[in-house]
Amino acid sequence: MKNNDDICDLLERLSTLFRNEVRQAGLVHGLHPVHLEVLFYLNKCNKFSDTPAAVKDFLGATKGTTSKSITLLETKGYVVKKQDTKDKRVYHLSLTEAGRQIAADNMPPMSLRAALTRCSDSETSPLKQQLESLLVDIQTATSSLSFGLCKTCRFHLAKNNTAFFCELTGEDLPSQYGELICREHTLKSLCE
Amino acid sequence: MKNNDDICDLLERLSTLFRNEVRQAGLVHGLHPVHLEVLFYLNKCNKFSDTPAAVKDFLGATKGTTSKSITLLETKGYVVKKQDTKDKRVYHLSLTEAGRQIAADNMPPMSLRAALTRCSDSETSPLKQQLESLLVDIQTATSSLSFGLCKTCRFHLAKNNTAFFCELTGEDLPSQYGELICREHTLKSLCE
DNA sequence: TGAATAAAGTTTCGATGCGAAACTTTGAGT
DNA sequence: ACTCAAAGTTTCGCATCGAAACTTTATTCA
Repeated sequence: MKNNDDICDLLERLSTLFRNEVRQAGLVHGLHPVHLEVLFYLNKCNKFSDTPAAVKDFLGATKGTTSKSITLLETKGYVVKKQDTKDKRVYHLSLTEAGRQIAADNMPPMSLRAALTRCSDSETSPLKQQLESLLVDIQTATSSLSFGLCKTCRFHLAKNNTAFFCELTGEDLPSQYGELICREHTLKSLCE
Repeated sequence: MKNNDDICDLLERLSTLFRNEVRQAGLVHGLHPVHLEVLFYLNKCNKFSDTPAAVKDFLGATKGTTSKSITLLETKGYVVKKQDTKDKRVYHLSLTEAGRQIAADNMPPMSLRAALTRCSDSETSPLKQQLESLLVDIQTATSSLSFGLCKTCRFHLAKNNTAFFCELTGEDLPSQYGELICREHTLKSLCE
C-alpha cells in the first residue's frame, strides 16, 4: 500500500514536469502543450489515423476544441488538411516540413530523452514492461483507446520481411507501416 | 535505444491519460486540472511550503498565473488565505473541508489508484525505484525543485520516535511532519 | 427509393489559463 | 537612509476548453 501512494506521487511529478517542459518548448513557437501533442501524434500515426476524429481521441478532448487547435496549427503553417476522396466528411492531416521539425525537436522533451539515454538497455527493460502493464490496466479501466504501434496489434499478421496483412482493413501493407501509431490498435489479450 | 523510445511513448500516454482523468474529475466542480494540482499540493505540504510562491514552483507556472488560480479557488471556497504575522509579504494557504474533500477524492485519479492496488507490493517496488531515479535525473537536469517528502531530505535528522530535527530551519518537529511535502526538499546525494 | 439517423467537422459562447510586464507592499543589506 | 530584492496582484491579449447548435455527407432501414 505504501509503494502505491509513492508511485502515484512520482507519476504526478513526472506528468507535471513532462508537461512543463513541453510548454516551455512550445512557447518559443507560440504553441501550447496540446499543439505539440498533435504534432507528435501526426508525426507518428498511420494513414488510417490522420483525421481530426483520431486526434480528438488521442487528446481526449471534445471535437470542437480539437477542431480549433488543428485550425490554429494550419494557419501557422505546421499542418495541412486535405479532404478524403471517397468520404467527403473526412479530412486527412499531414505535417509540413516546419511542423515535422518542431515535433522531432521537442517530442519527447529533451530532458526525458537525456535521462533515458544515460541508462543502459538492460536497465530500462523492466521499467518498460511495468509501465506497459500499468498503461494497459488504466486504458481498459477507463475504456480509452490504446494508440499502440500497428505491429503490436492483434490484427497484425506478418507475411514476410517486407509486408504484413491487416486483418481489420483487409489490406497488405509494407512492413514499415507497422512502426506507426494506429487509432484502431487493439491489444492482443487482456490477461497474459 | 529502442526501449528508450518506447518508454517515452509510454510516459507520454500515461501523462495524457493522467491529465484527462483529472480534467474529467474537476469538471463536475467547475475546476481545471491546475486547480486539482493545487488542492493536491496544499493537502500534502508542510507549513514551510503553503505559500503562493511554493505553489508557483510546484506548478512550474508564473506567479501571475498562479495568483489567479489561487484566487479562483478562494472565491469558490476551497482555499483560505492568511497573511503571515512576521513577514507581511507572505501569505499562507490552507484547504477548507470542501477543498480537502475534493483533493482526497480525486488526487491521484481513481483509475491510477485502482491499477496500482491490483499489483502486490513486491511487484511495484522495482517500479518505484526506477521512477524515482528517472525523476531525480530529470529534476537535476532541469534544475527544478524536487518537492519530496520531508523525511527523505538530507536535512532531516531523526531524534526519537516522536520528533526529528530540521537542519535547515533549526527546529525540532513532530515525526508526522516528516510525511509532508517540503518546498526546500534537498536530495540526499546526487550519485548513490 | 426515400426518410430517419448517424457520423465528421465547424462555429459560437462564456469562463478561464497562461505568459509578460507593470505595479504595490514589505523586508534585507549596506 | 537608500537601494535592491522578494512576494503577490493586476492588466492585457491570445488561446484552451466544454457544451451545444449547426452543416454536410453517409448509412441504415423500412
